[in-house]
Amino acid sequence: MSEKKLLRPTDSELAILNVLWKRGSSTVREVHQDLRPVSPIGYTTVLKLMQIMTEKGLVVRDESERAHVYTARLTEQKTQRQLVNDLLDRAFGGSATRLVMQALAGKRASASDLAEIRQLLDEMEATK
Amino acid sequence: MSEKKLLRPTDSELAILNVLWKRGSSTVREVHQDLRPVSPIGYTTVLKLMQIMTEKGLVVRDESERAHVYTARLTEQKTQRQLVNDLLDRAFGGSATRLVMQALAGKRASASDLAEIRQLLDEMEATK
DNA sequence: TTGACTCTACGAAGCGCTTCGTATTAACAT
DNA sequence: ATGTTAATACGAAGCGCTTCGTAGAGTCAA
Repeated sequence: MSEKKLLRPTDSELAILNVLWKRGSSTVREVHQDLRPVSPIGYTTVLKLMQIMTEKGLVVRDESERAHVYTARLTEQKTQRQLVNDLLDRAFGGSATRLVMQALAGKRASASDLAEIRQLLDEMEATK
Repeated sequence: MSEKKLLRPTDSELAILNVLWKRGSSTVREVHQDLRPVSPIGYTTVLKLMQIMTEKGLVVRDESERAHVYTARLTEQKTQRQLVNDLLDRAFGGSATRLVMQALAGKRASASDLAEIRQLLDEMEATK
C-alpha cells in the first residue's frame, strides 16, 4: 500500500531530475542556473515545480538550511526503467524486443555499444 | 516546413491508434466498441478525441459516408520510432544503448527474441 | 410526415501542467 | 533599527487533455 500510483514525470520534471542526477542534491537556484541557458524559465517557476515534485514524492527536500536542498528520490536507472516499461505497455504491447528494434533502427550505435549489448544478451542466456 | 512539431500522442490517443492499427480503418462506433470493454468510456468522448486527432493530423477522416471512417496517418512502426526517440532525448541523454539495456533488464526475453536481436546487431555491424 | 435511430458538431466543466507576479519571511550589513 | 538581498509560499491565469450532455442533421420505416 506504499506505492499508490506509478508516477510518470512530465517533461519539465524530467528536465529538473536530469539536473539533480547530474549535479547531485541541489538548491532551486542551482537547478535554475543549470536550466536557464538551455531554455529560459523563471526562478519561481522552477521553485513551484520542485515544490509540486516534493508533494508528488519525486524529490525529497531538506529544509534544515534556509535554501532548501532537493534530492531525486529515485535513481536515474529506476526512473528510466519505469519510463521504458510504461512506453512498452502503451505503444509496444509489452514486447521489449520490438522496442529494442525500434531503438536501434536508424541509430548507428558504436562498435563498443554493440559489443556491450551482445554481452548483456550473453548474460541473459546464461542465467536462463 | 511541412512538419511543424513532433506530435506525441497522449495515452487516450495511443489507445485509439492501437485500435486503428489492429482493425484498420474504422468508424467511431467500431473504435468505441473495441475500447469500451477495456475501460468504460462514453461514445461521444471517443468521437471528440478522434475529431481532435483529425485536427492534429494523427488520423485522416473519410467523410464520404455518413459514418466517417478514420485511418491512422502514421504506421505503427513510425509512431513507435518517434516515441522511442522522444524518450531517448528526454530521459536517456540520447543513448540508445542505455535504453536497450533498461528495456531488456528484468524482462526475460525468449530465446528466439534474443536471437532476433542478435541478428539485428549482426546486420548493423555488416552495414557499418 | 412522423418517429425512432444514429450519426456529427458544439460547448462547457474539471483537472493537471506550466507559468509567473506578488507577498512574506529570513539573513546580513550598515 | 533599517534597508537590501535572497529565499519560500501563495494564488491565479492560460492552455491542453478528458469527459460528457445536448443539439442538430441524416436515414429509414410505418
